[in-house]
Amino acid sequence: MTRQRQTIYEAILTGPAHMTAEEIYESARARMPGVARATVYRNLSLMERDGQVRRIGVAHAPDRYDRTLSPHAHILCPCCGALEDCPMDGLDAWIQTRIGRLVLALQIQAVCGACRTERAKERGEIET
Amino acid sequence: MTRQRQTIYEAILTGPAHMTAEEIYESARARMPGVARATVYRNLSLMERDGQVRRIGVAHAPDRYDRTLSPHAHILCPCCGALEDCPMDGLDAWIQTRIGRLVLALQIQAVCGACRTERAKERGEIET
DNA sequence: AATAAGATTAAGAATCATTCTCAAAAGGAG
DNA sequence: CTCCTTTTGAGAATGATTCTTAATCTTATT
Repeated sequence: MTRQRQTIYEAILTGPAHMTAEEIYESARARMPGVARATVYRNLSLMERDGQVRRIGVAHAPDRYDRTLSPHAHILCPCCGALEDCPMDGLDAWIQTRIGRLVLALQIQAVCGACRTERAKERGEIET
Repeated sequence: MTRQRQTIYEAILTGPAHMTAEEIYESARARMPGVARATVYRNLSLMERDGQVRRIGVAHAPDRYDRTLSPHAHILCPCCGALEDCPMDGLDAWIQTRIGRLVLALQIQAVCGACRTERAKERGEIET
């Protein structure tokens, strides 16, 4: 456990949920100026391999890192990219019996509340 | 409807399901040498906007294009990247009532049969 | 504490899918 | 046919991530 890896992990624990590598890099650099971006990426990969964090792959956007290890789904807003957790509540088990395979991850695309409001405003359906 | 757009659409209709832009480009070039890669990307975007095809964003891999427009989920194998369709069977409706939002897409990560067999072989659990 | 072997780092180059740029070509209306 | 708009082709630009390499830090062994 090197000093930089410790710093990186602290950044993840104390920062907001679902940080990007770049955000983690910024936060780590604030605590330890001189850390290299590559070091952050390398350690994030190692931490994922060791089950310390979970990597959430997002198409057309940087990956996000999740410190919550218990199984849960993710809801991704296609408008703004907001990512939020969603309890499985047996959803994974239900899908597993349907497809006959273990569900490793589940990503749902749905417009978030903020973007839905924003869209309604643009259409003039709501007074700003 | 330009000649290249027609060619690109034909490539999608006659080729395998879930082609990547590069695969579509290759197929289109076989039918019409000289098409530019950028033209393929540009037209794929337009075709998505017009609801002619559906773009499936995949993290750490090129996007795939789906000619099947009826709603269905996708199962992605994290080992080999294989992508297959999965009927919704009310899964979307169930999630919608849970989260209170319209489900636009659903991506399930699960190891495919081929990779599962491969892994068992590597562990010596099956004779090759 | 000295040293050798191995792991890890910092910095920047390389990669790869995709988008952007822009001059040239094509298409369409009259 | 001619003007005007749209689309094309070719390659440069982008952006997240990985790779490369020499230098630095650890650690075990003495």
